[in-house]
Amino acid sequence: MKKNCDQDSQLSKQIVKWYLKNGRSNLPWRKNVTAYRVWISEIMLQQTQVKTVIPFYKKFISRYPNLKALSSANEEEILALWTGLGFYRRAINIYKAKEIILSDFKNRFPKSFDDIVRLPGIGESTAGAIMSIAYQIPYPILDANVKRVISRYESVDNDSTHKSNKKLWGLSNKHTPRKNIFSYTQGIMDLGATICHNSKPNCGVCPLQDDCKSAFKVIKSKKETKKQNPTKKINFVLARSNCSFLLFKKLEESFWEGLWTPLELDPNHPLPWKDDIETIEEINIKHKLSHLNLDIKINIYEYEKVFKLKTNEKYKWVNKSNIDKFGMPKPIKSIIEKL
DNA sequence: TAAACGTGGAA
DNA sequence: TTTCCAAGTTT
Repeated sequence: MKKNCDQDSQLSKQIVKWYLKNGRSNLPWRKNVTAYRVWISEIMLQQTQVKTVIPFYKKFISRYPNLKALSSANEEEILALWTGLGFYRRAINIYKAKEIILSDFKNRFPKSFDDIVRLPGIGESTAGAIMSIAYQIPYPILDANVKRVISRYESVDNDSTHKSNKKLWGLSNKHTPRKNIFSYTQGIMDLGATICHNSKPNCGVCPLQDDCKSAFKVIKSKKETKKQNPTKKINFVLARSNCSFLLFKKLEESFWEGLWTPLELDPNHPLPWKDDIETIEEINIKHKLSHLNLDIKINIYEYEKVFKLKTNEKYKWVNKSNIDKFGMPKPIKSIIEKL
């Protein structure tokens, strides 16, 4: 994916110039740039807005400032830092990748695109971003910002089809400059995020306005089929004793896999532990995932003392003061914090 | 290859 | 309120 034209494109030059003056240079991952820090930020930023990522990034880097610090982490610790950020497979893939970096690369972040793109959780675009930003070796990227900026600039479809993505990869490659790759890569994303918005782009202040083929006319994406997500009813039972809560690690599920939640149990099914119930409280919440609408009911049972279970499932009594040490879905953590 | 994968910001 | 969708990758 290296460019082969003789000169950097006009678009790239305009973006570099704009970035140096108007870029968001105070983002935490743009300081002390290392491959490790770029990697963590790029993973967190996948399908996630900058504003959401910042506190998670700071917390993660503060706990694991470099590869050496991360190398001794276990999966649970990484998941715990991911709680609330979503797409938890990303955290598991960070764990897997650091194990590979330790075993295959002597705990040094790999330098070549081919090695980087083979790491779990890193695809074409993230690998390109790491090469361009951390090592300043030109590679194209294709995130939502680049797609939007380039599709408008060139007036081509941006409808998430295979055909359109392929076309956009080609154009991204064409516009990726040989000079100033750091500023270009950051700049095109900043431009997409701060000026070339999805709705109501601020074309009047855009550095590309003279050449942009879609200036002042927003290309609508054509997604006709907007089928609704199915709703799934979930019944949880949550045993509690003072400040300890009985949680189970979810396995082989279509959502929240690897996270700690109360036990999922059919409404008419008896409790799999002693049912000399002290008190009951029922909590109902609705929660949207990317592909499901969850209708959650949690029945809470209060016990004098914690007890052991006869079960093959992985469970723990987690004290409220320790919930930060476990990977948990946002709504479950919120409920326990309020109890 | 289309669907799976979380959460919250913004209009 | 609802709907869209964001620094994508994996299977």
